[in-house]
Amino acid sequence: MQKQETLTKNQKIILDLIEKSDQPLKAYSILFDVKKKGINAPLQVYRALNKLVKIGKIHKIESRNAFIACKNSKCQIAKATVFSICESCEDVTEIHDHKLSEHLRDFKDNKGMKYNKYNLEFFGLCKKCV
Amino acid sequence: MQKQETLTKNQKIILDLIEKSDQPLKAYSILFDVKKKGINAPLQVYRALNKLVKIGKIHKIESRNAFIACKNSKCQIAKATVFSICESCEDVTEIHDHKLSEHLRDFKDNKGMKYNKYNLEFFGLCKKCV
DNA sequence: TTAATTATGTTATATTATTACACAGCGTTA
DNA sequence: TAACGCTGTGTAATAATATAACATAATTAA
Repeated sequence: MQKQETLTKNQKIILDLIEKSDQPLKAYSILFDVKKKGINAPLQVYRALNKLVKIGKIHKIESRNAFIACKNSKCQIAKATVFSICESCEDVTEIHDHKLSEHLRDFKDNKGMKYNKYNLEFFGLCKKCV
Repeated sequence: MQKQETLTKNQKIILDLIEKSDQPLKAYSILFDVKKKGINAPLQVYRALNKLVKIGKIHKIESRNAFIACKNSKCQIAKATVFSICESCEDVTEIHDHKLSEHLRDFKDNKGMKYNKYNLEFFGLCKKCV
């Protein structure tokens, strides 16, 4: 049984904001939005973001430097993320594909490296933008 | 037959430097190193990097904001990259695994999105660091 | 040989992220 | 209960990453 994390005030404020958006948010846009709630400095935002990433509540879209909520309630997948990104409208969707996950989880390279995490980003054009 | 790109002076200088390193280099460390060759400004470095990424001579390691040379002479894989990253020593290796590439190339999500590119980063501990 | 495209050099600035310091709250444990 | 470790807070300063805007030159295509 995984310990249920209790979030602090700052962490809750920032998680709420990210969960309300279905698209990734950037750190400084988050900062702008939470100033009215008393969060004034970048570091306060980054600290909360780092924690939320760590516990799997949000994911970082590395190629965009932005953060999106994890829709998977179980959050075991914090360490195994797959996203699709539209290069035109920048729409980002988290992908859960059992077969793909299995394939990635089971992947072994020829160097004997032990993987505990991966991040996969697919790029293309979404239906609307084709 | 793919057109063989002719690189400009700046592009060559920067590609040379990156190819001499077997590990990813960061933009400002590149800038520092090429100052003696007359490249003085970040933008000159970023412009060359962007071009080299575009033509597949180098890849960006998104989670590290760093650039590594593509070892694959054919460079068709600029748009389909897989890396392993050691979270302890930060060693980065490009992975070419036929089965994995096939799987990723053929991946279809359930939203009808057309992918033309992907980037996969595996994280863990390399043999030395385990 | 004009026009379009791509690259250059430079200055300034925007964006993303961390260091450093002082201190507060909480649970453990001795 | 006092000392300790751990995690979080608030603030200021600054580091690291990346792009905008402008003028100009070189290269390629029509």
